Amino acid sequence: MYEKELASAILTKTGQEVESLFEKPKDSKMGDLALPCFRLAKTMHKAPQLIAEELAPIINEEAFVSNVEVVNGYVNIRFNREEMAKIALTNLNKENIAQSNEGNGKTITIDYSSVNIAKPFHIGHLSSTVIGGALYRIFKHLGYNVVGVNHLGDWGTQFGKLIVATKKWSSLEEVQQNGIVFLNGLYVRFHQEAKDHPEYEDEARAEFKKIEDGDADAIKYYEVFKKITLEEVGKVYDRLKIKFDSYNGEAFYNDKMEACLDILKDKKLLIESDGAQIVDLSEYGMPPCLLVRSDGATLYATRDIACAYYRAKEYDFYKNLYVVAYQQNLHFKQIFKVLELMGFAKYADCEHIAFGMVSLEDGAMSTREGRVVWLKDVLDQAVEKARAIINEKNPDLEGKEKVAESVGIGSVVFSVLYNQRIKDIAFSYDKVLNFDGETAPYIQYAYARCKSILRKAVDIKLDNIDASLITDEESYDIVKSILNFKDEVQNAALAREPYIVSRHIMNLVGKFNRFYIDHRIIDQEENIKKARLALVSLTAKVIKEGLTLLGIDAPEVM
RNA sequence: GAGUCUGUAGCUCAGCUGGAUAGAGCAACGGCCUUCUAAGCCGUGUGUCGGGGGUUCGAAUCCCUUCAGGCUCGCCA
Repeated sequence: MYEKELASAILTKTGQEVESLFEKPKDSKMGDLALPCFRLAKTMHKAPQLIAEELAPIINEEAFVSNVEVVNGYVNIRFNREEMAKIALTNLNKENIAQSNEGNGKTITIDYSSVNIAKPFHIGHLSSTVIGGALYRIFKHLGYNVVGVNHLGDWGTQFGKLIVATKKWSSLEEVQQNGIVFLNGLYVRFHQEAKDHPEYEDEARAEFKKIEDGDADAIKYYEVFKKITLEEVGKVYDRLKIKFDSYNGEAFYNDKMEACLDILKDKKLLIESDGAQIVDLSEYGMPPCLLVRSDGATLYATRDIACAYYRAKEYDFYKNLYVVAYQQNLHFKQIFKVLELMGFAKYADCEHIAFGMVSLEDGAMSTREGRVVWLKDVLDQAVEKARAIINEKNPDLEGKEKVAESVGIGSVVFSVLYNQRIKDIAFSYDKVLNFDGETAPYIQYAYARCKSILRKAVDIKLDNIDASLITDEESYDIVKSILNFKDEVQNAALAREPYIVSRHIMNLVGKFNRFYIDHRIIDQEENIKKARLALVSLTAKVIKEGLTLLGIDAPEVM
């Protein structure tokens, strides 16, 4: 905060361009902001300490600076706490603190979650879903027009396998009755039995061919599989507060690939190799991008290229983001390069938002082998744990069930959004079900505390607040955190990293808890009470806004 | 083999567009509930920032190299 103002003050007074020194504001241990003078010293051929001594008085003149200190070539700047508190207090009547219109209505498409039809939600799907959901809300908060796309995996030979399995060992009626986990069981069984009966694979291919050819019976199976999947998965999305604006999946692009292939042919980019059609990318240090199989079938990459064209035309996107695991790094590098070669104008606005893998503690997951952890089970267990804690600590709590749901699910979601996307996750129930320390319940608990205090003082009007009463260490720490919130949300958007928001709220909550322990609030003299209540109110506001961006509930009580 | 990502405390991770004494949480041990919610707060840390070079007044951060692990590398998605 205020780095730019300081830089321009220095510039006007000395003609020294120092803005670059403020690009990365550092919390100083000896003040609020540290200005290192080493780089400046170099360009001016002077000792850092001397530069610092020259700059100090200029900085000190600024109204929002309370004092400066020169140590070892640094100017340590202390801001005027009352001034800062006043600025923070102006947020009291705002609906949201970090909301802005910097996006100016520009459209961002985000491709996330992208579940496969006929496969239940397992924890491997959680990252894309939750990271995508958070980015969706963050961009929306910043004034972008966001289009969330669930690029359904609704095409491919797995449908043939499912039809074969259903016909052999079950029936469409039974599948409809028992739902998706049952259906997945059939899928697993197919892979087991196909080991001894390789002919099943041929039958599966034949069944899928029927779907492609529009065979009514095969389509009936296909539609049922799709319907029960979306129903089941929709329940999970509701619990996770995830929404989509489009469910255009792979099947949607079936009739849109030909045009792209024509462009490639026109540009002489598509060449034949071993019977397949490829785009040679050796010039760019990449293996070729295969677009048409030797049997004439199209591939994943073909669909993704058609998809980029479609999104550009349909949405005129400013950015087109794909929240997909890092296993597909090369795939996206390839298709973005092919798009560029094709002359697709917005190739540079397509971005792969990669994230790490989820594995089990004893190795990788495998849907085919049935080695999976279903997301529903994880959510249920987390909610159950929350319920147990409530029954133990606050058995008379009203709306227990709803609070348990918020806390349990919030905890699972937060565990994904607390670290950088790229980190792998070794799933463990112990970790996800830990509600102490850096977790969602820790934040939610602080929020409930804030609300509890505010409820006890509903009759107090928060106006004419004396900002000088919230300048003690603990209060001022909170003030700074509130003032930085907006920047951090912007940083999160820029880096496409929700964890930046998570960490910031976590940080604020730590400060609030210290404040709460050290200072009494409602049994204080009127003016102190008002000032502290205002601070509590602002803290609650930031926590709520932050959690909302992450897709986590903030219960009023717990 | 090539490309790419990751490597920071016992564990999980921040810090990485170079800056002062490298920080949290978990686990462990010890304190704090007659006052606003103890899902909380306070205290206790001998860390080769994987190793080695280099650039720099200054490197966890940048460059090179090396080691370990993950992922990917034409007819799956």
